[in-house]
Amino acid sequence: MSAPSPENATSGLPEHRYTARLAEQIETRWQDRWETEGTFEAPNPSGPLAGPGAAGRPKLYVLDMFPYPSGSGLHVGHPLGYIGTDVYTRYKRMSGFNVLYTMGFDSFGLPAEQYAVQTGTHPRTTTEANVANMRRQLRRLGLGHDPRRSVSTTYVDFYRWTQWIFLQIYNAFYDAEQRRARPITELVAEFAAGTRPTPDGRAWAALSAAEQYTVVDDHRLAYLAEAPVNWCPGLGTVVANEEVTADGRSDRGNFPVFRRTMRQWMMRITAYADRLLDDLDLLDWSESIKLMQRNWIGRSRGARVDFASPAGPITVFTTRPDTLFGATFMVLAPEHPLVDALVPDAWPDGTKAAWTGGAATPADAVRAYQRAAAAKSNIARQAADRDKTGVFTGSFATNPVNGTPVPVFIADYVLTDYGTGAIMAVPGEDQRDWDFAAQFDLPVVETIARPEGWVGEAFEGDGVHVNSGFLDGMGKDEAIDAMISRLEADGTGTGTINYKLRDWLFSRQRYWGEPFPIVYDEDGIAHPLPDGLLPVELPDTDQFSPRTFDPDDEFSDPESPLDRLGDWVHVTLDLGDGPRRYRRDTNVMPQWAGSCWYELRYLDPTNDTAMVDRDVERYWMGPDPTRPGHPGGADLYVGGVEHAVLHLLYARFWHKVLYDLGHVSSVEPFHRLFNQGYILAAAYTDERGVYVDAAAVEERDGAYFFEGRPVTREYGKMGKSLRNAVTPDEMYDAYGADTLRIYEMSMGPMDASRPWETRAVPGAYRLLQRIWRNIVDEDTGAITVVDTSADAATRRLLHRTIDAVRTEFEHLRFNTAIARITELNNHLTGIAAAGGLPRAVAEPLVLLLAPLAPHLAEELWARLGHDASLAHEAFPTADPAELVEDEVEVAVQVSGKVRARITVPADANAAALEAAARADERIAELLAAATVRKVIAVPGKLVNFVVG
RNA sequence: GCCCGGGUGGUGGAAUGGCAGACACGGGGGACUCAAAAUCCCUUGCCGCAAGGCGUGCGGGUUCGAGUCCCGCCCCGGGCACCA
Repeated sequence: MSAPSPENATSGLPEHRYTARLAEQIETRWQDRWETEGTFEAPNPSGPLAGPGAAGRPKLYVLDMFPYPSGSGLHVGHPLGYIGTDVYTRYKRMSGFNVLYTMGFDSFGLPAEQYAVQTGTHPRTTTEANVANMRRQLRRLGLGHDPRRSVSTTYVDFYRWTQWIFLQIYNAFYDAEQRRARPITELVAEFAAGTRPTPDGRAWAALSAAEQYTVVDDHRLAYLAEAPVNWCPGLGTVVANEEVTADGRSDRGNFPVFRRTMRQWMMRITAYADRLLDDLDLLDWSESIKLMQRNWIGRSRGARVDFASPAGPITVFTTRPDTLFGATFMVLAPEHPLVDALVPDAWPDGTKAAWTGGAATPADAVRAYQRAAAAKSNIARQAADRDKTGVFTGSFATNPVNGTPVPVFIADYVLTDYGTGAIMAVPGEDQRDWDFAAQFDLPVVETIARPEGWVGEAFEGDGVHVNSGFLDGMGKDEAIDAMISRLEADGTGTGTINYKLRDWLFSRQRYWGEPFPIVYDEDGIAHPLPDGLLPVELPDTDQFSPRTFDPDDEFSDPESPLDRLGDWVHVTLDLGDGPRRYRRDTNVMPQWAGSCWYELRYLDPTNDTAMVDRDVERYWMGPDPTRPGHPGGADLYVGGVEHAVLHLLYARFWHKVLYDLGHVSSVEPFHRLFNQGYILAAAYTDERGVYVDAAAVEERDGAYFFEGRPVTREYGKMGKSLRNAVTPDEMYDAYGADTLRIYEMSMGPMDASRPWETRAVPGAYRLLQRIWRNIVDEDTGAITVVDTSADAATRRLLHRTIDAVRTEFEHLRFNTAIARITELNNHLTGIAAAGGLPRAVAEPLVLLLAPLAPHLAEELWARLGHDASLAHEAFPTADPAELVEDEVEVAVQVSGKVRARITVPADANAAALEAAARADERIAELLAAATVRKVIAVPGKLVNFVVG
């Protein structure tokens, strides 16, 4: 048992008071013991991590979102979700579940690389130090992780499998008919056997090797393509859309960003758009997150329509084929491939001056406009409420339903990578087209009758069709169907479905990421490396920066750090046709890669023959056969809403590919998702608007001062930039980890954001001190429990509390669970002071507390005479007999206002209730002076006399 | 602009259509102490001496009864945003 706290001995406090120092001793001692005894190791059903206890009890897989090991360490906002999952898993473990709960690190990524560029410190050094620090901070918090399962994406034995999965995706194609991915070898076999026609109808054998290669490549789920990217010469890399600011500059460094096409790795996530959308219905996620994913995928039904033109048919996508009679012009994205072919030598006669952009020839006008568009980022181009710009190509196309010639423009309000990159413009029924038409003096044909009193411009609603030939008189939906039928009959269009979701740009020209397991031969043909040549280890270097360029040099080309490592890049390999020279792919994968599958590696982290053993995966994540339609996946996934779209969509996509290829049994990776709130904190700005150290701000009479000068308060996410971070280390030092845990859990419901208030932490501290004091003598350290039985009222309160706490834990409502435990303990304080707590009350109290404040609970449990950890002790169960109340207090209302409270037998019926209410002196008085029109008596609730 | 959340004491929050404000922070008062800290007790939505009245963003409605359900506003937070 513990020695008296040395601090207590010199401070005049009772020697065995629960102070921060004593808490620290207790906490670190139990953390050591949990680790030594392997308390939280969860057995697998088979394999190296097998152990007794996997069979014969239910399993539970609880997951926190994969953290990035930040250099500045944790602040108290980070562990909010971790504490929640720890409480929940401890509760479920005590309820008999085999619980898998661990944490690894998403440790590739930009900050360590940027730090390396600035200081020359290898990212591995920085990353490992950060991981070590984060492990220390988390261990000190007492999280019940299985330490054997902690992984890190930067470890070779992890990213070996990231590369392996990449190859699975690369070597697969999407069979649209079967709606699933299949091995690419099966595609080749079908082409060869003639059961699947080649794109141009020739026999497979008639195609050259290069042609075969191209055909196959066009089907791969991971493929190289010329893709529009955000090229940032100042940083030497392409950046993601979300890394570009609204004014078209890089988030980091504030360099210009250019739109251009480059050869990049892409993931064909669009092939899975339907399943990613439809399977949302199988998931226990909040509707708001599902909605965000639905909007992101953006499925819309419409038609593709061909317009004949001098450059051949131009295909447009429209959701409103019913308005085709109102299509008075066409607009192509500036980058559309047919633009060059459309441009004639001279402006046609009668071309309006406004259409030419002031240029002498169409070619000049188009080229100038294309150049201007390229200089704008996607974001800047899409800034709404901008005036419409564009130029006439000089050509006309033909409206297929009425043969009318329509001028073809290019304009940047049409996006290259949505639909077909070309639109039919219907100014009468589309406001954007109306705006363009107004700008360029183009005709407007109204094809839907305006409602009475309509004063707007374009009318985008439903109504009766006019000026629309065979559609006249029809409503919108009917007309859409009729038009699609007509187009399909005429061979000028087809009904189709389109998505906002784009294929995923998967390569980065950086250093600190997973290398691609791809090499190129002398002809530039890509070859996947066989499994035997994995891993492709990230080579060492001291040059971490990509080559950077003049920030304004739009036409420079990226050169990644790996490009410079000639010895690594150029290799001789035998890929089956003898040793040959190859050049390695020098891109690295984006940070998302590791987090797309880490939840699978937790299951079987030491497996060196498979990413995860199939039986092990089926045990932890397989569909529940007792629940029809259950997709499998982790039982609970907790994390911030900021990953609502990208991470959660990418991970679902990878998981589905692995499912299709037979590597996992679950259809979805995360069955239940819970979004925790953030911890906010007050931040203060001085008169210049500069943030000052929030810890040094003083409050006087509702105003705030920093070094004597007034400052302004605001609230924001805790962090370095607002200078308002509070670290768990500070809290461990001042109160101990259990207090921090209780405080964070008591602040409010898990899914709500709430402001941190350091001065409120002692409330949690005092609760733990009072519980301690109710069981331990502060002067002697001896246990004060007695073996007498508890009085009836205490027993009832205890069992009501057990019942309530169980319910609250099940629903992740830890704040109200703590309130109930507090109420119980407040009641027990008098009993403890008057002669000691009955053991029959003290022990359940300790077990109730155990998930929330595990160290303190373990210590009390041990002092109460138990040798084993309580981590696997049965959680208390309420005795139904103790939950039955003899008497209840009900309110008596007169016309809805509470005028009295009466105590009646719990089983009193309505008549008895009314009689008891009428017997109340005050009520009798009030009723004597009025006429009772109606009596509502709800047994157990209230009586309401309606008087009038 | 469109789509989601959410507005309850000085503060964080609690309330299957049935006693609004559990629990905690902060405040006030008291006990103990030479004093302070710690601890314990009482008190604390607002107005009012009291009786009582008023109170869940605002305005209406349904109901015996509304924080909770319905309609219309206002404000705050988030997502998407020229997606044809």
